[in-house]
Amino acid sequence: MIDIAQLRQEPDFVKAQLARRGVSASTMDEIITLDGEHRQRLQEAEALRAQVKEISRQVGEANKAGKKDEAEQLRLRSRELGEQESAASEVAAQVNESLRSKLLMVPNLPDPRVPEGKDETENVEISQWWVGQDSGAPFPTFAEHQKKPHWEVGQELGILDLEAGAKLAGSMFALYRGAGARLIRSLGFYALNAHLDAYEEIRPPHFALTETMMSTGHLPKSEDDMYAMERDGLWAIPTAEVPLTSMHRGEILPRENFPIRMTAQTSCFRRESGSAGRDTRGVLRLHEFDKVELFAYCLPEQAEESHADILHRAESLLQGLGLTYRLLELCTGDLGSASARTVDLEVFSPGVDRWLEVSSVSWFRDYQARRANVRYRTEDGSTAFVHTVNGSALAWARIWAALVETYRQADGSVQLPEVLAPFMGNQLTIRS
RNA sequence: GGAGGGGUGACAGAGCGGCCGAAUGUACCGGUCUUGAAAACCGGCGUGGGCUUGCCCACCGUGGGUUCAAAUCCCACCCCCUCCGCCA
Repeated sequence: MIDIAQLRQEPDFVKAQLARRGVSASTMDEIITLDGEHRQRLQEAEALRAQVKEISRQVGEANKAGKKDEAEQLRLRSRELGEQESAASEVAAQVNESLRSKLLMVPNLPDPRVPEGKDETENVEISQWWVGQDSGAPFPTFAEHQKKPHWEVGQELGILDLEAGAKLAGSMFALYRGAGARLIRSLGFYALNAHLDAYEEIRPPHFALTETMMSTGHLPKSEDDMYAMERDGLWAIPTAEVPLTSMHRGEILPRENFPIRMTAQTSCFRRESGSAGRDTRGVLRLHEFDKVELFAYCLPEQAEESHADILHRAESLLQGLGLTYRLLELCTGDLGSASARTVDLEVFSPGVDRWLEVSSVSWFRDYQARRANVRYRTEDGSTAFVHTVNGSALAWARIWAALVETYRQADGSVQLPEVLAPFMGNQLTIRS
């Protein structure tokens, strides 16, 4: 949530920043008007309530002094005011409700570094990496045998059974088997191990309360993309970001605790309602996939470093796997609504001949912390909202696809990179 | 799922219709004392909101209700503990 106090103090600045991401000035004006009305109504209601309280106190005193008549008279007066008060409160609550629902839909202010752009086609490439790049090797060329899409490689080798996935749960659900299943398990193990020097491993619930989903900004805005279990009032998490961001919801944490860094691998559930028909083959877009997430609560002055650390770790994993990738600075049109700045990592996968998004490393400033009410104690003893940063490291289904495509050999087998040897039981060759 | 007990400030723990936003203790911060520290003593010490910055309002698990007045009474729900049942 944006800071309403900032909106009051510098409405033009806030409007200008939000205009960059397509929020109209009139939307913000509506909010400003509602805020003014809310405060006015609140004052009216509170003034009445103060009177009720004062008279009630006098009723008590009169009763104590045995002044029955006076007490009775005051009682009636207070009752009357009380009725006015509840009417006024009702109005204030209604105004507050519409203010709040509008405010929850307002996206975060983009960082100045975020480039202008209408959609993902206007993201700005920051860098590329490939094996041998630092010793002058050119961008890799891929052989014919690497140009088979992973769903074909997977079927050939018997390590991916999409028909079985569809049979069990419908389209866009994958079933990995044999070495394919072991591979995806190994990837999670590989990543979690790599982060344990600085990140506490968490195994959170995969379901979350509505309140939890609100904190990250997934609700109410993206409701259609979430799986709901209405009967129990629960939502399936679309990313570990959701539970991790709410771990300390409503708490005030001591300054010296920061940064608080956590990592978790979870299944991620997404309805993909807006992308029906896209990427229907293979494992590039699934309703359920595994992902390791890196997350930090930090002080504002630590945010830059925390963001860089997550980015660096995601890159290290990709370099360890020997995959070709690039970094993109997301433009205003592609930035997630809660984010102030996001850098995406995309892996090049030769079989599908595409760059695949495998991580988004985002800095939310205090937008999520304000929703989740996570604060720290400042040096002068007051409180302030923390910053949150997070990023995937990494999304395994797409990595799985990139690996089997990139490392497919001329004889049709797949030769996995060395770093996975400890997790694959030294079985780095997958053949049918 | 059944029976019983309980959710109050950082923590422990009183209060069970009327100066209670809340006793007391611990912790914490400041001061006195001390060569220094400890102890002792004195003072301070929740969060959020509104505006006429001094005041007002809200918050005692959550949401309703009763009342002139609710932390306190009533109802529903949630969570925790103990026992029983069931289960991986």
